[in-house]
Amino acid sequence: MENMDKKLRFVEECGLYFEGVGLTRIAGRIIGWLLICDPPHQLQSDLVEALGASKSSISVALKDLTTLYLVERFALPGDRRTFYRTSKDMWSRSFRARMHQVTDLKALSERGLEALQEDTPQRKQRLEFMRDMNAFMEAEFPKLLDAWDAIKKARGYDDL
Amino acid sequence: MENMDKKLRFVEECGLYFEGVGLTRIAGRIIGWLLICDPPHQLQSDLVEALGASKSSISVALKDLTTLYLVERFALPGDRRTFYRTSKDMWSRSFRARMHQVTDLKALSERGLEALQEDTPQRKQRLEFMRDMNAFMEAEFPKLLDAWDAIKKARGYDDL
DNA sequence: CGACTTGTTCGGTATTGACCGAACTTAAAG
DNA sequence: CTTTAAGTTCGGTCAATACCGAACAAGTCG
Repeated sequence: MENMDKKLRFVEECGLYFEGVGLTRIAGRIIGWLLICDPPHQLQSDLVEALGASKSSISVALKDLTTLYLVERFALPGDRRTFYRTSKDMWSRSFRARMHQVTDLKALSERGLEALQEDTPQRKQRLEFMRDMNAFMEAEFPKLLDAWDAIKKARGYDDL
Repeated sequence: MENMDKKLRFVEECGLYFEGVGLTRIAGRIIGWLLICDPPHQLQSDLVEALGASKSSISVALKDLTTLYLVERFALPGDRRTFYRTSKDMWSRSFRARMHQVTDLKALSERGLEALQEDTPQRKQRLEFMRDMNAFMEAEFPKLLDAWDAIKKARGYDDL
């Protein structure tokens, strides 16, 4: 295969990236590989071979990734084996997960304000600002996702 | 102080939250405390006492937090000691840091596409979609921050 | 000069968790 | 019923790192 070194480097970079945002390195490598492999659906044994990781690690990582809906199981007619591929909406999933952090932050600010009930308005300012900013983002960000969905359709990315 | 238990619980939740997004638990607790303390600026020794952590841990965590511009050093006239408080723009900093993840993903997709130069258009689709979606978010998200800045001014949050 | 205050750095410990290999399940094929 | 293939679970190991205490540095009072 051409550019195999570049492909493997890409896979490693995915490993590092996703490790940095809370997944394991192996899970990130799997995502990287599933983004560039041919065909786009792969067996566990394919991944074991391509990534040089153990069967057990691949198994666990795939379980995590499917639970997060980043990767989905896939079957071929007449084939009893299970394939895996990146899920169609993995990126909106990722963005929504990030947005959940914002929701958590807003909730956190509200818990903080409860604790400051008896205190001066002055003292509550920091948390009120935190709450309002996160509430704003929580309200506006989904609109961005909707806007992207529209563009996506317009560009014919539907069937990805 | 009223509701001290609730305040401490809030501090712990901040610790867990920020630990979950890449900081240390102590750094998260410091942020939590600095969000609710009175006065809003605190000495290292205040934090040591309030959080029950060691001097060294507080020192290191504060160094990290100031490097990230989430917390800033603060001085009082006639007082040679150094105080710390949450930085005015800590939340936009946080959002910008998150946006940087999007920039990284876009870059990653481009590196992947380089590796697929010799391959079929079909095979490039996954990465092209990844690139385009992240480019879209990278372009649109700053507008949200700008919009919030405007609202912030309108609400008189300027001087926070 | 001492004595104290404030803060940083360093070494060690202890926890966490990612990963692997091997044992164990399940089920299909011969 | 045995054999082979496919996948999960378990126990152990190894690496990373957060945190602490103690030693160290710098500066400020008496």
